[in-house]
Amino acid sequence: MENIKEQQHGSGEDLLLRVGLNDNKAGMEGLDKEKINRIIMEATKGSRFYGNELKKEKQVNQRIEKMMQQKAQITNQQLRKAQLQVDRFAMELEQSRNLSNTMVHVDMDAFYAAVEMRDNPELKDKPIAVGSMSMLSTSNYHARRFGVRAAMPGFIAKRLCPQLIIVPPNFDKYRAVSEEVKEILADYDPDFMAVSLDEAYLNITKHLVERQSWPEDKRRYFTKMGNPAENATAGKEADTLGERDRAISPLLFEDSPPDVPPLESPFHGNSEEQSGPQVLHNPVVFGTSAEEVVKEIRFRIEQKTGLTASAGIAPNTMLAKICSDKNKPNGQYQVLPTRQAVMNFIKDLPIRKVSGIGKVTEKMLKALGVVTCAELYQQRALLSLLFSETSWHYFLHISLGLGSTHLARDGERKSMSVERTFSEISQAEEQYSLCQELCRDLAQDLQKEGLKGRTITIKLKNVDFEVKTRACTVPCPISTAEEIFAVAKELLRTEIDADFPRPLRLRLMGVRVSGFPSEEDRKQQQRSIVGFLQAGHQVPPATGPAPEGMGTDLLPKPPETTLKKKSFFDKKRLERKEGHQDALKCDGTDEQNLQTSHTVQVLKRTMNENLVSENLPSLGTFTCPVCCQEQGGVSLEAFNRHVDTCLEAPSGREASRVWLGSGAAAAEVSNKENAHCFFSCGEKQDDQAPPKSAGLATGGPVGLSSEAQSAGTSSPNHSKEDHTDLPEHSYHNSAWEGQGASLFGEQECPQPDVCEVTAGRALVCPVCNQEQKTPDLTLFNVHVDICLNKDVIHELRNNQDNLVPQLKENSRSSETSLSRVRKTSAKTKRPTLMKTHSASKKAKPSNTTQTIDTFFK
DNA sequence: GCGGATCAC
DNA sequence: TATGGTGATCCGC
Repeated sequence: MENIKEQQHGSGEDLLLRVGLNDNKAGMEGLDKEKINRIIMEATKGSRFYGNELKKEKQVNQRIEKMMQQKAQITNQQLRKAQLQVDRFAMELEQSRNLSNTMVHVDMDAFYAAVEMRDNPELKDKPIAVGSMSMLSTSNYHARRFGVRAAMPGFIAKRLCPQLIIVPPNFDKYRAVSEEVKEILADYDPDFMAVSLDEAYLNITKHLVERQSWPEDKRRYFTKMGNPAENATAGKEADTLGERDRAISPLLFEDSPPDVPPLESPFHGNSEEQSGPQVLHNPVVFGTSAEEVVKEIRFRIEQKTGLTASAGIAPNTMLAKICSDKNKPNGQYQVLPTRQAVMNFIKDLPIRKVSGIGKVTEKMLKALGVVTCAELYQQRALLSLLFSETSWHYFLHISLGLGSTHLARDGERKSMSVERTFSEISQAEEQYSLCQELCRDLAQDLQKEGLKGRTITIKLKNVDFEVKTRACTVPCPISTAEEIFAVAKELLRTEIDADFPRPLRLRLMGVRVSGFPSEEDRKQQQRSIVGFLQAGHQVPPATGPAPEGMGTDLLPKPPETTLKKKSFFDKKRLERKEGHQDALKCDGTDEQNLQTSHTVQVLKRTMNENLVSENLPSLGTFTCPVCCQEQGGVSLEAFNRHVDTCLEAPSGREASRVWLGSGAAAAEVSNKENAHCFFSCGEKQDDQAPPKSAGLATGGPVGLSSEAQSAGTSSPNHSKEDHTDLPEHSYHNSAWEGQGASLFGEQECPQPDVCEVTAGRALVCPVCNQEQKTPDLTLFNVHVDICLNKDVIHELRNNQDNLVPQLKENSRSSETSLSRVRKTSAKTKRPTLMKTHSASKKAKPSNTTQTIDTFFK
């Protein structure tokens, strides 16, 4: 998407300074900067959003203050020493400078808005934006003159420009157009890298070489005249901007014309559109230089889609990206591949233009007197003392005009998440219900890509825009809605409990899954399973596929161990209370942990031994631990495939429900021990260890081209839809473990109630005795949870001394954990910077002592 | 591993 | 009335 860096409004002074970079020429339509800023401030001031912006700004200022204090303590000697070290590194970077690649950054102009204008002629010549009243993704250039920008709420935009037309986004359409563009790009670099729907990097080095020997025919294109109304809409709009004179042609651009525009042989050459009775006119031949290639690309894009693109050409991606912004819209710019050209280009460039330098970094550097890249270079020694190594290495790269010269293949995905903003929700029931909905959506997405992850993170934003995240890592990868919700619910509960009796006043909730097993992890897993089986272990019959009926088999008592020991989340809460996060992990108590480490070692040894035996004849008879059928005369691979299939099948999933640490689902499979060994994560081997479904990762790695979409809509959709797909066990899982267990004592889980619940009749809350209308067990459990909490608080208030001791402790631990959590705030010891670009090579020891102060001369 | 921040789009 | 959603990374614990 187009660079919106300067368009984002910050707060306070920033907000005023940052908005509206419009150079309004006298007499032109639009607003001047002052007016824009005044309107924005009027709409913003006093809002909760603004309050939070101010708060964040204060934090940044504190960070800067600390940095300045540090700076004041730096001695000249330290600085000299740093200078030598930094210059040594700079010298190495300089020596590795690579100018031999031609990188291109292509960026569609006002993409979403341009598509909408193309498809609806009525929108032409009008200020429009794509998005909603809450948030805009893009605006056209007409609207920008009023200060209407991406990432601006629609209602503010409307105040700036009452005529503004806000078009709801249409991502399917944008995706389709994007695909058309990508088809073109692939002709020049089959390995091009799409950054988003409207932005891509290409390495055209190879294409340029091949192109040198291409005949003209291969470089000849025709102007399509078929549907002139829709043609070049965006280009025309660009023309009206008056940024430069493009009167000659909306298609062929600024500077140099194509090499030779011969008019002969109109029947050879290329045409973007194969179908349709279009008349082809104006043959154009593009040259063989990089500039010509990029013109050709942009020409073809416009011919094919009716939309204009801007582009940058440079010896690396960092520069190419900056270049594409230079002559936007509908223009291009090249930095020639010489060191001198690069340094000239960089010299006066504001660092903020560089991808990776955001608002905060800009402000911090500005405090050190660094605004341009040349200044960044001048202060290199100081920066190396004030920032982390990653950061100053990054800075040094920038100030030398260095960047990536190859396009990294998309790596494996590291996380997947859903989040939603809504109007305030403060009722716990609603919050749980929403959480469940998010988990369902997320599970769907995960399963589409065959992913399972171990870490679940919830994100909460309250009505004051304060954001909190809470995470938990479980022993084995999970992916179903039930599994994820079971964890997320507990994380949410901890937060709700912590603030009790005040409600959490939420405006956003999100759920994320990360910690996907790597390729290596999966292989490891596979090996350990094979090894285990080859070691001759047998799996005794399990309960078999889950019955359909409502038999008591489906309602196992919580395993005794669950009640005897603290639940997983109780432990988590305890951790917070005691303030030592590291002591206890997701599995087990201290003693167990000690045992575990021993067990793991034993297990590892066993696995290694088994690995050796992998060469043994591998045909044999195995019993599938999921379906309990004997598989005779099969290879291990075939057997594993069978197990995979069983696990994927609904009944298999049922039988191997994940262990979430609470132990609540553990009783589901009667052959706990063996099942666990089979699916072992290599962490525990005792008989409390649960069965889990993640032992065999069947989903392959997914190379995704993450096409981030700027969502233009906020959907305040927190409807409580059906909640009918949760397993009966969630009853135990949520209501009775934890407080429930202590309420009713260890042995007496209220079985009668459970039976009543699961018999499909009325759900009667065992705490308040009220019949609950919800058909959903999890929601019912949530209700019981809340009732239990009310009970606790009520009793605390009225009858403190008569409380069951354990109960009192529970409620206290919640309180203390909260205050602890709350107190964790900004803890920046030393100004740091995060960067989103691949780290530089580490400095190797070097003997070079030469100085490089002449870089900018 | 967790939580807060920063950044890009 | 009203200030987004997704993914990644870094840093200090």
